[in-house]
Amino acid sequence: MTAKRKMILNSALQLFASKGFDAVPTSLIAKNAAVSEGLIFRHYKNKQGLLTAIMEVGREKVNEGMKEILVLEKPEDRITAIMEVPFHMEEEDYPFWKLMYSMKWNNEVYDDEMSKPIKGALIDALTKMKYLDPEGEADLIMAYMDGFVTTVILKKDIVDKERLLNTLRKKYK
Amino acid sequence: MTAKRKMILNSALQLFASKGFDAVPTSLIAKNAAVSEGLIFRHYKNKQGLLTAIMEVGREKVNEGMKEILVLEKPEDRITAIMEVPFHMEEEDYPFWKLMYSMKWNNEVYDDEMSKPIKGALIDALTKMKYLDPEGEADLIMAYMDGFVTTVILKKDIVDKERLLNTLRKKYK
Amino acid sequence: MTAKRKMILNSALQLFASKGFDAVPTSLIAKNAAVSEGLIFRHYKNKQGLLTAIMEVGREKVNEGMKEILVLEKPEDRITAIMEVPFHMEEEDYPFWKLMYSMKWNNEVYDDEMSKPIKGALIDALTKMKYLDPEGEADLIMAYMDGFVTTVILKKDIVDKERLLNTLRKKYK
Amino acid sequence: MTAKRKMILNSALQLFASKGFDAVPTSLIAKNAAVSEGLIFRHYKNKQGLLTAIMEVGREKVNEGMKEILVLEKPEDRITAIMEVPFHMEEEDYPFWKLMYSMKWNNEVYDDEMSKPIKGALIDALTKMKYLDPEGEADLIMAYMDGFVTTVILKKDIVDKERLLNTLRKKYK
DNA sequence: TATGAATGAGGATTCATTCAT
DNA sequence: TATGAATGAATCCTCATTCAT
Repeated sequence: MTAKRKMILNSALQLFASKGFDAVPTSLIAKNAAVSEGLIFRHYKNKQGLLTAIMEVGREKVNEGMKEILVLEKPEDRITAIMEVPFHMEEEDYPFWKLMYSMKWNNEVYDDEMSKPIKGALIDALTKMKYLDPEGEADLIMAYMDGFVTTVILKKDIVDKERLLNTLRKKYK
Repeated sequence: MTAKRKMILNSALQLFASKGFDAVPTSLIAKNAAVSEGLIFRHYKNKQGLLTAIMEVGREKVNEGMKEILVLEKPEDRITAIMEVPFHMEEEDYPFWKLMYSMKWNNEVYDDEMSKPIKGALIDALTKMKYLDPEGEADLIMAYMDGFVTTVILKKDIVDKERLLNTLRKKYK
Repeated sequence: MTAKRKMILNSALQLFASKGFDAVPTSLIAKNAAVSEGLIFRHYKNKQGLLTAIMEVGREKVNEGMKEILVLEKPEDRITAIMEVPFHMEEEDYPFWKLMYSMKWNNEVYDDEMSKPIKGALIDALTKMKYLDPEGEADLIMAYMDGFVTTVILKKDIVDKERLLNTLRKKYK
Repeated sequence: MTAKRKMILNSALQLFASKGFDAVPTSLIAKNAAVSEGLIFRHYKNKQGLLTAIMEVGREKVNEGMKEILVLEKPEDRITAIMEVPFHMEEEDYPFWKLMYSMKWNNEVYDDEMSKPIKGALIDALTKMKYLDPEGEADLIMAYMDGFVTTVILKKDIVDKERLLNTLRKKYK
C-alpha cells in the first residue's frame, strides 16, 4: 500500500468517524489526505468501496484482538476479558469504532457479522460455567459492552474510563 | 399544527431514523409525506430546522416520561425505574430514540443535555443509599442504559427484550 | 384604491428601486406592506403587472410635470426648464426614477417612449432658436439630463445638487 | 486561464449585461458557454464570485485606459480626453460598461471606487487651470460623462455617437 | 377583500465520479 | 501513479402563483 493510499484511507476514517459517512464529501477526504480527488477513485471503486476498505482493515484488527482472548482457557477469564474489551481499546482505534457504531445506527438493518463470534465465545464459556440461560446471559453482557463502548468513545471527555472500570470490577468480583 | 405539517414531521422522523439525517433528501421526505417539497421549507427554516423540531417534540416526551420516575420516593425504586427505562420505551418512540442516538454518533462533540437530569437523579438516589462513589455508580448505570437502548432498538429482531430484562432483574434483585 | 393596495404599490416601488426588480421576492413586498402574499395577486395579475402599475403611476406624474414646462412660451425658458428637470425632481419621486433607470439598464432593448415627447419639445424650441442642428443639440441636452439624473439620484450623498446646478447655470448663462 | 473558464466569464458578462445579474440563471450561463453548470462553481465560488471576477477584469482594463490619459501634460488635453472617454470606449467593452452601470442602479449604496481617481485627475487639472470651484466643475464633468455613457451605450441604435461628439466639441472649443 | 396554506417549477450549489493528460 | 478539469445528477432551497376558506 502506497503512502498516498494510506493517507486516503486514514483521512477517510477520521472524517467518517467524526461526521458520519454521508456528511463527508470525497473532496474533503482528498484535501485532508493532501491528494487529488481523482486518486481516490483510482484506488477505490467508489466512496462506498473506500468505506468497505476501512471496515476491512478494522475487522482484521478486531479479529487479531479476539484471538488473544479466545486463547484464554478459564471461562471466567475469558468472560472478564471480553467484557473489558471496551476499556482496553487503543485510543488510536477509537475512530474505527466510532465509525462502526455510527454505521449501525444509520442502517435500516442491523449487521450482526462482527459480534457473532464474540457472542459465540460468550455462550461457550457460560455454558461451561453451567449457567441456566447462557444465551440470555450472553446477550446481557453484549448489551453491557455496547454501553461501555458508547460511554468510552462518546463520553471520553465526560466520564473517567478508569473509574468506570473499577466500579464495574467491584460488581462482578 | 396542521395535518400536513404533522405528516412532514413524521415522515422526516421515520426517514432520519432509518437512514440517518444526511442520507435523506428533502424530496424523499416530501414524497413520503405526500406533500410538495416546498411545503417543508414553509414550515421549517431548513432541513436542520426540521430536525430540530423533531428533537424538540421528542425532548418533551422524554421530560414527560421522566416526571413519572422522579416522583418515586424510594431510591431503590427510582434507580430500578431509570435503569429499566430502555425496556419500557414505547415501540412507536423507537424512531425518535434511534435518531437521537444516531445523531450522537455522528457529531464531533457529545451533547449531554438530555442525559444530565437523569444522571442527577441517579446520583441523588445513590447518595441516599450511602454508596461510596455515587457518581461512579451513576456513570455505570448510565453506561448500562446506553447498552440497553442500543440492544433494544438496534437488535430488536435478534434479541428478545423480555428475556434480556428478566436476566437483568435476576442480577440486581 | 384601497389602503392595502396602495401599501403594496409603495412597498414594491421602494424595494424595486433599491434592489432591482429581479432581486425582490413578492414575499418581501408583502411583508413590507404588512399584507398577505396572496393579496398581491388579487390586485395585480402578476409580479410584472405590479411593475407595470408602478410605471403607470409614475408616467402620469411625469406627464403632469411636463405640462407645466410645455406651457412656457419662450424657447430659452423651455430649454432651461427641461434641462433643469433632474434638479427639481421631488425627493419622494427618487425611487420611481431610480426604478425607471434601473429598468433601462437591465433591458436588452431601450425603451424610448417616455423621453420622446421631451426630445420633441427640445427640437421644437431649438428650431425656433435657429440652431443649425436642432436634433444633435437635443440629443446632447438629453444626454446631459441622463447624467444629471444619474448624479442627483445615485450620488445624492456624495455630490451637492445645489452646487452642481449653480455650476451648470454659470455655463449656459 | 483555460478556454472554458474564459467562455464562462464571457458568457456571463454578455448575459449579465443584457438582462441584469439577477435575471440570469447560472444554467443559462453554462449553456451559452457550452459548459456544464457545475464547472462554473469549480472556477468561481458562487454566482457573486463570478460577477466579482468579471468586474475585476474590467477594472484592470479601465485602469489601463486611464494611464494613457493621466500621461497627458496639458490640463486642457487631459480634461478633454477624460470627457470624451465615453465616446472612445471600444464597442467590445460595452457589455462591461453596461453591467457596471446596471450594478450601480441596482445597489442600495453607491460605489465610488472606480470613479474616484478620475474625479481626482479632473480636480487636479481644473486647479491648474485656475478654476474657482474645481470640485464643482469636476462634478459637472463627471455628470456629463455619466450622461454620455448612458447615451452611447443605451441609445446606440437611436443616437448617432459621432454627431453627438461633434456637437459637444463645438461647445467647449 | 383578505388570508395563509400549498404547489411545483426553477434556482444556486454540491458532489461522486470520469477522463484526458 | 497522480492530477485536476469536467460532468451531470441530485440536493437544498426560493419564489411566483394558486386555491380553499
